[in-house]
Amino acid sequence: MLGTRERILTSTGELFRRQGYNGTALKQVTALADAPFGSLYHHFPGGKEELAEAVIKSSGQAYQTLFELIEDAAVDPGSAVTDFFDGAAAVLEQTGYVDACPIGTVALEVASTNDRLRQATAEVFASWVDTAARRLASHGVAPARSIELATLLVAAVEGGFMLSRAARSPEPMRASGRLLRELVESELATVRTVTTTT
Amino acid sequence: MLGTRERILTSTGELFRRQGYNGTALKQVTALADAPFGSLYHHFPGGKEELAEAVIKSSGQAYQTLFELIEDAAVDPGSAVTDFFDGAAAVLEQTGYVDACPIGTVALEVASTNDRLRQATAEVFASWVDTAARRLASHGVAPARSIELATLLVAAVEGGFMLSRAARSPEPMRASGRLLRELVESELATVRTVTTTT
DNA sequence: GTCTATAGAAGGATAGAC
DNA sequence: GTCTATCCTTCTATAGAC
Repeated sequence: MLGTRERILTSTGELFRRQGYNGTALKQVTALADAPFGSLYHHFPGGKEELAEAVIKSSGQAYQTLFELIEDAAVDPGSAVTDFFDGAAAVLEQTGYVDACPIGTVALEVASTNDRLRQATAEVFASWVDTAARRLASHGVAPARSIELATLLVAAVEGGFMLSRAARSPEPMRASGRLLRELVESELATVRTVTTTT
Repeated sequence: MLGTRERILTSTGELFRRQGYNGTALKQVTALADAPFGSLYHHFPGGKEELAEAVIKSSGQAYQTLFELIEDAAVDPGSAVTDFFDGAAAVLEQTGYVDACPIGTVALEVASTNDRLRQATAEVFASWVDTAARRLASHGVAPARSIELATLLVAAVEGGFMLSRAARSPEPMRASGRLLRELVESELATVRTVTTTT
């Protein structure tokens, strides 16, 4: 049995994924976490905002770990891309298009309304981009170019979640992954060519 | 002076862009539209849901028109891509990262909570993808391939809005546009090569 | 048909018993 | 420090005056 604080965090993350920040009531959170309502304010004295910040940071970290695991398991960066996009598409299908990114919806909701939470989402995105960019750079892609590619990868994942959930189809997510794999592979081919030529 | 119904529609769209569906109160809408509260229910008897559906459809149409104008003005499909992404980035900068896509936030919020609105957003996205795909197809890209590319373009725009608003920087949107321009241009180069060769 | 006042429900937050 | 009962605000929606 996990601690109450942990259960509140994971329950909030789950609800944020499907309903967003404003759509999630704290009573719903404690009900799902099977915790008394008061314990939420015991563990998060700052209320909904503090809870949300903690959820953004912890689930941002969780996704980053997941991404690293997939990348480590893949034979090359190109297949890591499709592994990740296809994996996200499969999860969407299996969960009735409910189980998406816990950051995305919240990020759009708070971007112009809550600067503390906006900054928390920005740090998560930056960390994801940084992780992906380092991987690309380790395969010889120039640093600035790696950041551009990594940014597009993260943006396309988030957009893929949006389109796939709206259409209730895995295709937008999968199609994005296929094309971005091509882009990454042609980039790596360029690197190899340049390296060989030089 | 526009009609009351029109003012309510545009005000709601404006608020949806920066606050989303759940974050926008109907009193806020009527205040911004300078309309008495009751007139909202006169023009939209179905309340918030009916209003939201109308906003999704009308602003979806408006964005499609904007996209077509940019495409018509561009010298080639590649520059149309960067024109669009750079234009979106410029609007974000000029408006303090407030004036983004009126559909995106709402789409994520309602995807698992309101099937009528989910379907409305899905139709808008499908219509955007269809428009972009037709343009690509008219330049010789195979139909299925055109749909894939168009899907990625729309997904990347939405993801670009998300990352740029979170970071309060135009770079994610611009970087995505630069890379996708390359992708589109290399696709068109392939088409020309194949056409020439055949 | 335009507008105000209010109903009824749900939200976040807190006080205080144990 | 765990939990319940309640406060106050805000939301959507409606009733009804004009």
